[in-house]
Order: sequence, then C-alpha cells, then structure tokens
Amino acid sequence: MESNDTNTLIQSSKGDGTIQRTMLREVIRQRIVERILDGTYMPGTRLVESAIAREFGTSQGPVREALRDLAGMRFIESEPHRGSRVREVSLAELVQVYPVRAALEEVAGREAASRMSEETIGSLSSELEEMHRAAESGDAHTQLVHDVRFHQIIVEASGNQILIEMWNSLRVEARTLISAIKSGSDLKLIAEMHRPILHGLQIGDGEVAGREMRQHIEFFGDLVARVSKTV
Amino acid sequence: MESNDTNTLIQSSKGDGTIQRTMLREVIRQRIVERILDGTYMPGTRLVESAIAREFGTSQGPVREALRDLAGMRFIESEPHRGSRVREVSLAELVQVYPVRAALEEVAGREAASRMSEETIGSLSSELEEMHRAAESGDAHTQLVHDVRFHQIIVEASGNQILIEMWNSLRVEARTLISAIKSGSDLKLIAEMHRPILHGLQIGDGEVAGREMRQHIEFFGDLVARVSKTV
DNA sequence: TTCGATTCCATTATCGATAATCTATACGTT
DNA sequence: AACGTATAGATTATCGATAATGGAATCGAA
Repeated sequence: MESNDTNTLIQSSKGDGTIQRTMLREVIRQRIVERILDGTYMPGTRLVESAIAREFGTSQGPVREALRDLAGMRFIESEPHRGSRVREVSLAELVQVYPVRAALEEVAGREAASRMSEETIGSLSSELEEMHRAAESGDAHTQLVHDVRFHQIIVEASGNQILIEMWNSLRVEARTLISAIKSGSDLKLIAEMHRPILHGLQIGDGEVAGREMRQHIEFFGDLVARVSKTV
Repeated sequence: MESNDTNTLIQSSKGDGTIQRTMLREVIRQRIVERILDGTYMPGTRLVESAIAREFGTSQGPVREALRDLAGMRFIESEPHRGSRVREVSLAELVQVYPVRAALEEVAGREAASRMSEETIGSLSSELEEMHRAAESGDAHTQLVHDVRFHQIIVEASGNQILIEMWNSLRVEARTLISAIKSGSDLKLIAEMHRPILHGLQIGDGEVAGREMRQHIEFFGDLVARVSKTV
C-alpha cells in the first residue's frame, strides 16, 4: 500500500532548456497503464481514486481524470458512483477484433505501398529480423513486440491520420492473449509470414500489400476463433 | 453570455419511481455537443471552463470532465494550459475518413447479412423510404439524417461490438460537410443507391452486401476527393 | 432461520479556492 | 523605431473539503 520511490511525479525540469510539459494526469495515467500491462493490476482489480491519489501523493482530481482517459482507451470500465475496474478482455471480444483489424490493415497496406521510403523498408526489415531472432531463442513475448511494431510501422506509413488513430485505439499491443496461442505455434513460421507483406510494399504494389495484410490478420483471426470454440 | 433557462441541469427525480441517474458531466457534455452540432459553437470557438461553468451554474470540475470526454470523441481539441476549442474538420481529414469507413462498413455488411431479422429489414426499408421522401421535398439535411441512420442500423446489426464502437468513433453524423456536396447532387439518386445494399442484406448474402457497402462509400469518397482537389 | 428495512461505511461526484501557467500589453534600453 | 524584458490579466491545473450515493453489515419481526 505504501510507496516511496513513486512520489516524485513531477520533475521541475529546470536545468535543461527543454520545457518539460509535465501534467500530473498524464504521469498518473502512464503509471497505471504500466501496471495493467505488467499484470500488477489484474483484470477485475478495483481502482479506487482516493487510494491511488494517496499512494502517488496527489489529490483525487488528477487521478480521476487519468481514470477517465483510461476508460476512453478501454483499459478500464467505470460505472457512475461505483468506481472503476480493470477491464476483462474476453476471448469473444478478441475474436471480434480480428475482422476489424484485417479491414483496417488492408487499407493501411494499400495506402502505404506508394509511400514507402528506404528508411521505412529498413525499419520493417529490421523488425522482421528481430522476429526471427526472437523465434530462435523461443522468446514469444519479444517476438510479439516486434510483430506489433511491424504492423504499426505500416499503419503509420499510410499517412492516413484517421486510420492511425483508429488502429491505435484497437490497442493491439494490449491484447496480448495471442501470445499464449502463439507460444503453441511455430514462431519461425509466424515471423516468415510477414515476408510477403514486406515484399508487396517493396515493389510498391498496394493491392498485393493490402491483400497480404488482410490474409495475414485473418489467418490469426481464424486461429483465435478456433481456440475460442474449443474453450 | 447570460442564461436563464439552462440552469436546471439536475432533475432530482423524486416523484416517479425511475431512478434518474443524472451526472452533471453527462448533461453538460450533451449540452455542448448540441451546440457544436447546431452551429452555436463554430469550429475554432474557444470553450472556457470557467465561463461554461458559470453559465450552467456548476463548478469548473464537471465542465472540465465534459470537455475531456469531448476531446476523446474528437469534437474538440485541448492543449495543456491553453484550453479547448471546437475542432476544425478539414476537408483533407474528411477525405481520409472514407477509405476507413468503407473498410469498416464492408465488414459490417458482411457480418450483418446473416443476422438480419424481419424487424431490421423493416427499419432499413423505412429509412430508405424517408430518404426518398426527403429527396422529393429537396430537404438535404433530413435525408442525411436518415442516410446516416441507415448505415448505423447495419453496423449495429453486425453484432460486432468492437466494430460498432469503432464506427461510432468516426462520428459520421458530425461530419456533415457532405450535405453541402449532396445538395449539389441528385438526392433521389442518392437515396436509390442504398437499395442494392438492402437487397444484399435481404437475400442474406454477406459478400454482396459487403461489396455494395464498400462501393457505396467509396463512391462518395471519390466525390469528396474530387471536390477537395478543386478547392 | 429468513426476509426486509435501516444504519453505517467506503467511495465517487461536486464544490470553492489556490497555484501554476500562458498571452498580451506596457515599459525601458539601444 | 525595434527589440527584448517585466508585469498584469485570464485561464487552466491542482488541491482539500463536503455532499451524494451505493453496498454491506446490522437489526428486528415473522
């Protein structure tokens, strides 16, 4: 319940010239997200405003705002007068994500293909490489990180701001459940499955890239759907 | 600046058995949205927390929360220590919306086709009818309302909660710019363009319905894209 | 014991005031 | 006059306290 190292939330930022726009709400939000992602706050955990405020040494206000933001990002859910708790990510919901993600990424691939720079191609190649490296050491989690990053790069390369915001709001990186399934799969194969996408982008063919991305996501969607039925 | 009729924000709700879960933040949010949509708050208008609070007879807190929600919904944009203003909906942004919307609605059509009830078909038919009625009286705005509703019904019929949330966050109804363009078009033709979609859904063919929806949206996307170049 | 009403407690929702920060204006120096 | 700096006013960010609410525990009657 107590904390000592967490109390320095605000760096007065005098010293370096950079203006350190510190907003309490932001800091608190990040802190909570970390805890959700690393499992400190498991799904279902109640997040009590006053308790968090006390722990962080702030007042209730900023905590409340942080929680509201988190609710907007679907990390938590809140009911009036009843507080907030970490959201349960159901398998059923995960299944619903895939068709949406497939559709969005198809658009991303199509639009990104004509906007690829050498640098972007380089980043993608290097993420792919990292995926393989992780596959060899059997590190499913690390592979997932690079996997997500690979897709994110493409979405951002689309240059479509709406698309980017929309994709980010899917919180792909937070729905880590897949890693569980992946660990049962062939990591090397998974890494290799990204190559056709990269190829499509390299030759600048939007139709190919889009189609490959869609199929890629749909593949995992089917995988998850199958698992969810088994359960 | 002053207001008299707007001060009764909370109905104590004693009397009728119904529990009137009134949350100040919610009421204020709705109020502001109304004003944005009806043009009282034009794009660029500054929304000053204390001023709104004074006008509504509340404290700054709930107003602040309402504004934060609105920022999440992309109705307004806020900068730290600099306040909020009504967002400018640029034409460029509007152009970017269409590919995303097309992709999402294709999924919606595909998934909805197998879940159509008599009732849903009825609702869609009636919206289509209303579109025609509006077309005949040359009422572009009313037609737009039913147009949006038509699409919304399909998205909701998909049963995919993620998809529904995602589509709603596009705020299709708020990006009313299209109505301007539409008024220059043949309203009857626009209404009629919804019929193939309805047909696809009626025969329960997801592929057809999905494809029709995509093409439908892409059509208007191209229209807007063309206009945006002209400007 | 079991059901319902009542009281108490934890927590959220709101308030009013203060601190921090921004923008623009006024001022002084060159 | 042009420029940079200081000051004032407006506005947001945060605080600490109070009111409103919901849920659980308690009590009493059947």
